[in-house]
Amino acid sequence: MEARRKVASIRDVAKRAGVSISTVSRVISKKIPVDAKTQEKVRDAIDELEYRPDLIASGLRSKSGKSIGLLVPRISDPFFTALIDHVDRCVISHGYNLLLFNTHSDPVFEEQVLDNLVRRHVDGIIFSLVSDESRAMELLTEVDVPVVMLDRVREDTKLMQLVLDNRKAGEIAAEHFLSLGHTSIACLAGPPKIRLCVERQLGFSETLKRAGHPMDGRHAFNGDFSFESGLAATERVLRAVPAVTAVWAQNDLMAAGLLKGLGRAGVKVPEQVSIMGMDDLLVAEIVSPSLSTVAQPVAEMARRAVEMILKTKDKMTITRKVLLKPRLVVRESTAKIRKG
Amino acid sequence: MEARRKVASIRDVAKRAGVSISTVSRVISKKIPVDAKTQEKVRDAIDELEYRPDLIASGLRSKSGKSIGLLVPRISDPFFTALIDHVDRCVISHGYNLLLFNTHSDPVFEEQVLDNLVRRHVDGIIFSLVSDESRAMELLTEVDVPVVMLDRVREDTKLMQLVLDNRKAGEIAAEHFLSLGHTSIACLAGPPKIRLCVERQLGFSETLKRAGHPMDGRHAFNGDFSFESGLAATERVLRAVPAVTAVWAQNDLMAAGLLKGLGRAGVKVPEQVSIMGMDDLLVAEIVSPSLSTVAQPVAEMARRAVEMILKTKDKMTITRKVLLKPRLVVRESTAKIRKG
DNA sequence: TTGTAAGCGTTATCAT
DNA sequence: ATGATAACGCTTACAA
Repeated sequence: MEARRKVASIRDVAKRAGVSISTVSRVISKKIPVDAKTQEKVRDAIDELEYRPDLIASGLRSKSGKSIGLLVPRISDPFFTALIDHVDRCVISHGYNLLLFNTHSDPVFEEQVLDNLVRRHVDGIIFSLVSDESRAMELLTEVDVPVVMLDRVREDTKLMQLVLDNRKAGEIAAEHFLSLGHTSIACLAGPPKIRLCVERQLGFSETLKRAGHPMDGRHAFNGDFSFESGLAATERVLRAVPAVTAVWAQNDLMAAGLLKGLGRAGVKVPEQVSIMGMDDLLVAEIVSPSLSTVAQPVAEMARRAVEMILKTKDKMTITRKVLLKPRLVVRESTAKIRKG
Repeated sequence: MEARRKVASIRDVAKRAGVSISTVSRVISKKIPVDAKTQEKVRDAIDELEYRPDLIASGLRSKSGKSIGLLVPRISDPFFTALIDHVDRCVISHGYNLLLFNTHSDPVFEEQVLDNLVRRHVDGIIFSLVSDESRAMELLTEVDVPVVMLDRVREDTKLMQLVLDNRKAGEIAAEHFLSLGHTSIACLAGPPKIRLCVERQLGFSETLKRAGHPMDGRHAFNGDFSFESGLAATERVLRAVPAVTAVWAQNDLMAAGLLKGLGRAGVKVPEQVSIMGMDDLLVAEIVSPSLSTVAQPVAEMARRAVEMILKTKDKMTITRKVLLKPRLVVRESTAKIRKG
């Protein structure tokens, strides 16, 4: 039962080292020169007392808690999981900490969380909107914190934006199918409330139309980006097969659901139907057949988001909007169409 | 270009409402009775000024920032992803915030992060050790913060522990195979540096031995819990087949890798080899055939961890150690052995 | 280079 | 029930 001695404060260190507290502060922050001998005395005192600066107190005074907040609609969505992982890496490598929040796709909660972050004086906020109807950004335009909207954004704002060229993603998917000879093609889109789904859809359908193979309106399906919704869509997709020979799901998880459903129904992929996903996450490699997909540069997305925050903070440059490019990844789930 | 008026402080509210700052504080905290009329005045002032209490300042004085820290070795490991998701839910529902950290399986980094958390005055720490060699807990025993060690723990500590009965998990897997008539059985374990892998292994092999079908030492493989390591293990597993008719992987991700590898090699699961995983995460349902597995109660784990933290803080009870039970989930990847 | 002292925006402790 | 005032532990002018 050892005594739990009270943790040392900067005052204790100053006393022990025989200097003032400001000197101790200077030694720690390294911003202002301090005599070598004095430094040594202070460091010794710090070691002896096992002193660790209180980050809350420091944050109160300096108005920077060295932390960045990240908000995502659903932690368990593999795209956001990957994003979290990468953002975490970057944030840490710059000496900041990550505050993670799940908005659970709830606009009300989203606002609460943002409010909370602001009141915690985070040095920056990176977030993906719940839906196009979110008014969350309005809370943020009046606040003096760098904010980067990511992935799911709204155009009508002054906040910084970092988005994929979703229209291009649709084009890439369509072109891949066309190049394989498919002409009757369906799409399993995400919730139309989320603007990027519409963008992807448009890029996809317009490319098909230009090629002379417009989508049949009956072959536009909807899911909610979950595995289950992909699985549930199988039934509708089956009614369209074999007229339809190719389906693009707007994320890998739904594509995986579709794959599973088709497998159960005894439909061969890619022999009878070609399936394509989007995101290029681990799940695309795990399933059998592995998924051809449209890759998003998640790592780059994360890196740039953090950089945008930090640059704004240091009043370097302020980037308004960055558009990232998707990329085609061909695996096993797509193949040349077979007649008959 | 609208003026960005300085955010209101508690002082401004007090002045506007014509009361003292302590009264404002009382109205907000609701801990101490305040006259109804006064309350109204204060609330009005708060609304008019759009006042929001500064959480940092409040935290400094009260020594509670209303946040809980969570440390995991790898965010992108689906088990930890699920854990994060559930812990987040619980933490939020109790009015706390989540600080998430990835230790990247690095003991040095692990210590830094823990130190950081303590200095941020988090109200509790939930964490899973990097390895049995971590000395991280030593930093924490001297500190006055509730700590729950989860999943990967060390016994030699006074910190609270919340673990699965990993031995039992091994037994369950072995019994399932035995009940299907398998007698030559292999195991793809996680890193032996992580104690729970050894526990699982022991429960598994001892059960087989008791049944008169001891494991052949050559049939104990190792991976690192990643999909890739499962895939990489295929080669070694193939050399053991067809003598070996069943393999238990110590997590679903490695099992998925194995499934993928065997599929490529043209080996049928479960017709030629039965495969079993552990965790029971989404990945077990996504792959084909879907994985029979030993389920961990992740949600319960998360809930209890948060409860243990909160109860300790409120000086209610202090639970030393909680042991959770694994559960068998049968899907498609295991089947009765076929002679010939 | 170093010390003194004034905050940062709360909550907690006394009085009243 | 309310108010004045002292912390909380640090950073940061401003002096010396």
